[in-house]
Amino acid sequence: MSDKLAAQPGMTGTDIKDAAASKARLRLWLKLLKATKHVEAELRENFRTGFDTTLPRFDVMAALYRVEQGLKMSELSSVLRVSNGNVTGIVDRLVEDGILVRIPVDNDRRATTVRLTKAGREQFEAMASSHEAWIDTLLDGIDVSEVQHLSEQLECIARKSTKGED
Amino acid sequence: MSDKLAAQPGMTGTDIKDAAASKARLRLWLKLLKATKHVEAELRENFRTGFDTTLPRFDVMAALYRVEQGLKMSELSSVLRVSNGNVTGIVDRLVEDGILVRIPVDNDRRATTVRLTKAGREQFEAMASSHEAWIDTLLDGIDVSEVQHLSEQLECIARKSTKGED
DNA sequence: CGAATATATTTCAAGCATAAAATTTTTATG
DNA sequence: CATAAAAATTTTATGCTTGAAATATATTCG
Repeated sequence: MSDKLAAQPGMTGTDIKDAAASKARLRLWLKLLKATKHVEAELRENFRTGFDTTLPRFDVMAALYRVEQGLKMSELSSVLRVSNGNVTGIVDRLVEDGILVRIPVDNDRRATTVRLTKAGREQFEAMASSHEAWIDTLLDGIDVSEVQHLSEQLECIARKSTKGED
Repeated sequence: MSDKLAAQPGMTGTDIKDAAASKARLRLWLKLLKATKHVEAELRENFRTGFDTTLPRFDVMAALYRVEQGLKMSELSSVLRVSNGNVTGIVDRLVEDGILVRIPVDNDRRATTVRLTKAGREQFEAMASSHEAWIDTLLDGIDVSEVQHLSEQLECIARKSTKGED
């Protein structure tokens, strides 16, 4: 195992400390991943059994609920941070189900705006209420007083990159 | 919007406090999700460009690296917490690539053990080293002194359920 | 104007993920 | 022993996800 970060015979005290920190971060990442996957799995199951829908569909609806006039496909994929092609498929299915409508954009025949229908807005409101309650249950082991601090740590993770700067 | 948790005219002081806590937890969840997705996206990109492989493949290899004699398919899906059918597909491809071998289990012709090949172990070691370094970079905004505390909070999230007990 | 370039979106191929049904083999029990 | 029940795995259907190629429309600038 040629691990550059594991403690090695020739390492200085600082190196060894860094290796330990590296292992600690790795364990932390695995726990972060485990916690997130767990919550996602619970949500997916609840959306499926309770509303016969999926998390990605809910995410699209949530993004559009906040912007009554709708969003262009590219804005939607940018807000949700998923690929354009992915959004196309999810939106296709939501349109089929009468939850979304596609509206042509004036002066640009390349673009389309997507908007929730009335039925879509109503369905979202029902789901959002349950969603908030599920999250409340799942995260209720977290001290509310901790939330601010925890949030800051997570914010800073979300900004790091493995390539250059930041 | 019939939100049971939002502050309502008729609510008591306690109800209003709970509604605020609920909103805070929802925001925290969104940040947790954002941070996790961000790290996953960086890792996926790095695995793709650096090793022409994927995170799920790495996860399977990591699970098998720890157990030299290999794991049964059901053990693998249980350790990784993914469905049986999913593991079948990923293992199929890893076997095609010479990274894994399937070994029949004595006295039970239903089961198969899956094990890393020598080439598989070597490839894993190279990738694991990079993986640890990537995580180290991505999480280096986190105080090592915080890690323990943060870990505990995450552990407790990972144990909650939306249905009964706990 | 007209060719090159840029932008918005969709299509495509491959892989990941689940739940449910099907298959094969083992174990239990009448 | 025979048949029912359980267990291990694979198969199937459906949907999410990406990155890359394709399509269509807009914009730029020589």
